[in-house]
Amino acid sequence: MTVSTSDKIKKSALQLFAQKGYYATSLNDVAEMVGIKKPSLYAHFKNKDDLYKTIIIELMEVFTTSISLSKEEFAEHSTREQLLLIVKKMVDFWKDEELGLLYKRSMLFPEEKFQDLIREQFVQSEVYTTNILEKIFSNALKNQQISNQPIQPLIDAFYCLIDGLFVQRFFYPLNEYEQKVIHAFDHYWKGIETGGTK
Amino acid sequence: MTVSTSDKIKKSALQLFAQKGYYATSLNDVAEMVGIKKPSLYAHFKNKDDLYKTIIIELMEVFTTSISLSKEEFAEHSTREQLLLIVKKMVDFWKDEELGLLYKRSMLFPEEKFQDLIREQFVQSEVYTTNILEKIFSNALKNQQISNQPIQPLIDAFYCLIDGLFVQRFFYPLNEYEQKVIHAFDHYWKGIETGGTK
DNA sequence: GTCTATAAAAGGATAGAC
DNA sequence: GTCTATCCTTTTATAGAC
Repeated sequence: MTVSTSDKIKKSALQLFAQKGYYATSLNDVAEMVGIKKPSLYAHFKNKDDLYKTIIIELMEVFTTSISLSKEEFAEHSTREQLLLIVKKMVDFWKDEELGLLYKRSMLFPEEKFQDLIREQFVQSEVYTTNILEKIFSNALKNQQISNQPIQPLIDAFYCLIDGLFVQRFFYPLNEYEQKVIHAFDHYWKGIETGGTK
Repeated sequence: MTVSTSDKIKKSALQLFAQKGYYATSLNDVAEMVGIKKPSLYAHFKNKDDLYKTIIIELMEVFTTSISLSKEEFAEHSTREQLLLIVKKMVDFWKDEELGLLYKRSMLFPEEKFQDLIREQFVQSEVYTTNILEKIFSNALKNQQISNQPIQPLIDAFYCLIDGLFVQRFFYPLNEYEQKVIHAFDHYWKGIETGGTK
């Protein structure tokens, strides 16, 4: 099965944009990595912006599908396990040196001219995630897996946990990082249990 | 009291580097913001790299002094309050649209050619912070303000809290953000209390 | 210290042959 | 689709007058 040049370009560009950023990546870099000359790129993409936008949109699609829980994963796991599963799926995504890195970079420091596009993509993905969390917590309350308490603070704290782990992936080598994830999630779960009866 | 041109340059450049990043900021932008012509910059800085490095180093000094606790702040507050104080000092720093933004940008996505410099600055600052935290927690244990438990997980979870808030400052307007900080810190503190007797 | 003028290099983009 | 050649613009940086 052969890979189209267009796909090769996207793959190379993704890697470079992730590692160096939009402005530090030249089309020459991209072409060189693919093994073609710069003008050939224009047979596949209208211009640099077009290439970047295409990559960002595909990236967000991959992210959203990556963190979804299947029906079985819902049914067969406790509340704690469901939450841990989501954390792990996100962490796995960020562990990807290319996808995860570009995701982080574009979410946190969108280039001025792509801000609208990226903001739009982000809001979509957050709505999606919040729905999942609300479902998990309201189920947990109904089944008395967690004590009676408002769920908004739990969601807020969950996002804070996620965002913290998101940043820490930068600073620690993978093996240390796995440990941090466990510590932080355990601590988060303790905070939920403290709400009342476990 | 007059402000030197050199200081004006640093201030303008700081703002632009923070908002747009190193490569997206041209020396023309900087000069224009200061109100001089581009070649005049070279009377004050060797080149663009030199300007950037100077700014980064000064930035880290400001950060470290900004988050320090005074002797009084140590003596007069409970463990919970000491931790909350540190959180608030850091959050205040990140709330600064210029200093905080450049701090975040350079820590998370250092430009390739400044990676060593930035890494070095970061490690220094982390050592400093970890010392403070160890002091707080070991004091808390000694005075039985918190139950007997290993402190490393508490420090890990604290950094995760901090890093999470660090990211969230991007996504939420200030008034919402203040609320997130409270929720997240309360949740963190609950996790400590769960360790045993409060 | 600040300016004008200019060099030197790099980047995005197009024309046109194959 | 890919190439060479070329254009246009921007950017960093220096020379030299004031």
